[in-house]
Amino acid sequence: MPLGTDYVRQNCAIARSLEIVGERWTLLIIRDLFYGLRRYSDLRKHIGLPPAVLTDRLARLIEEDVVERVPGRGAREEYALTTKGAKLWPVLNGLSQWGNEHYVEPESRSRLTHAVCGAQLDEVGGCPQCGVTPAAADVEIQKPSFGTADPYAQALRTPHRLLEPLRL
Amino acid sequence: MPLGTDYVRQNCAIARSLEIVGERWTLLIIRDLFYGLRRYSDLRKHIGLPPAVLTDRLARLIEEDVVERVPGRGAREEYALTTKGAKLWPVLNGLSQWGNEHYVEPESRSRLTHAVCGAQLDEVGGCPQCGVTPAAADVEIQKPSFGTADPYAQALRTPHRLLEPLRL
DNA sequence: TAACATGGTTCGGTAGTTGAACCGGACCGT
DNA sequence: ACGGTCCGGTTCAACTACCGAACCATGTTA
Repeated sequence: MPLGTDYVRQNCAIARSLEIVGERWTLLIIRDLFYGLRRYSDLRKHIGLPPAVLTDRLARLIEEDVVERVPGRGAREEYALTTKGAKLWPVLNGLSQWGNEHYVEPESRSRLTHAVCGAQLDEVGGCPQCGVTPAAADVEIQKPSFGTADPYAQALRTPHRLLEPLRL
Repeated sequence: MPLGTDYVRQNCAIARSLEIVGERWTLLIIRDLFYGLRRYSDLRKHIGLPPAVLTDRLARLIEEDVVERVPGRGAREEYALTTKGAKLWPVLNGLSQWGNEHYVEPESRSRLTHAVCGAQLDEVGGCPQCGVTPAAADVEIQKPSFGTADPYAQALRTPHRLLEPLRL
């Protein structure tokens, strides 16, 4: 648990959040859970982190009620975001927008649409047509990817609702 | 530089962003720059991190054009967010909202208002009155704090425009 | 001119991360 | 029923980053 609980951090909401999700790898795990990955091995292969770290991070997130274990296919357990965890969507969207704008060529940027009306979301995740900011569960993502053999990237080439389990 | 540039991270905007701002302390530094802190010693005292780490993080952020050195009072250099850095505001706001909702008592939560019209911003940083999402420079913050001697916390008790230098 | 603040650098000890190896149980094909 | 493979981890040594304290040159203030 590298992020110590100093007195300084006590009264700042940002610092409190970072104590939970600010460790290395944690936000990438949460990103993948938004994308619909749910199994330990899928997270491990997609993110490419040491298994001990994945185990540690998942335990911490479960302890903080950001992630929960849910029954999956064939009596196998899976990991999913809780409602509390799903509320981190604006953070992930913000990082995605910023990274897209400054580090990703336009044709490779992911596109987000409002699953209810089909309109494309603006840069802060709002639906210009409905005038609301949809929750993650009502957002559909489509991530272009060229010439990769990565099955996870391939699965996200077709539009996919966030949080919905991603079957490969 | 702990966050390695793996092939996996190449095509994901979130991973790219986290390579820049995902290291320990970095987002707290950026938070303080939004609040108006600008001097090395202020950052150091407020955040409470080892000076070598602060030096390292600032160098990295300058290299990535997130932060720049600007002339301050008395021929002394200060650190400030660039326009690219200021675009990280939705990320910070997202972390702040999530932390407030889950870890901070309502009376201690920071309040954000649209500096142009004075209306209180909604949870995604939009102005319900103007119908726009103001940039950080048009947001005014007011952070309650009770019974602390911390001069930085005290300075933020009165409304203060983000990015504006904070004089103690 | 002495004292102090600033903006760092240096250094040894410690804590977190990494990558590889390993392992029991579940599942699968035959 | 059997062997092989995948799954979900655990263990361990080597490495790297971080921490906290000490130090220091350069202003700045009294």
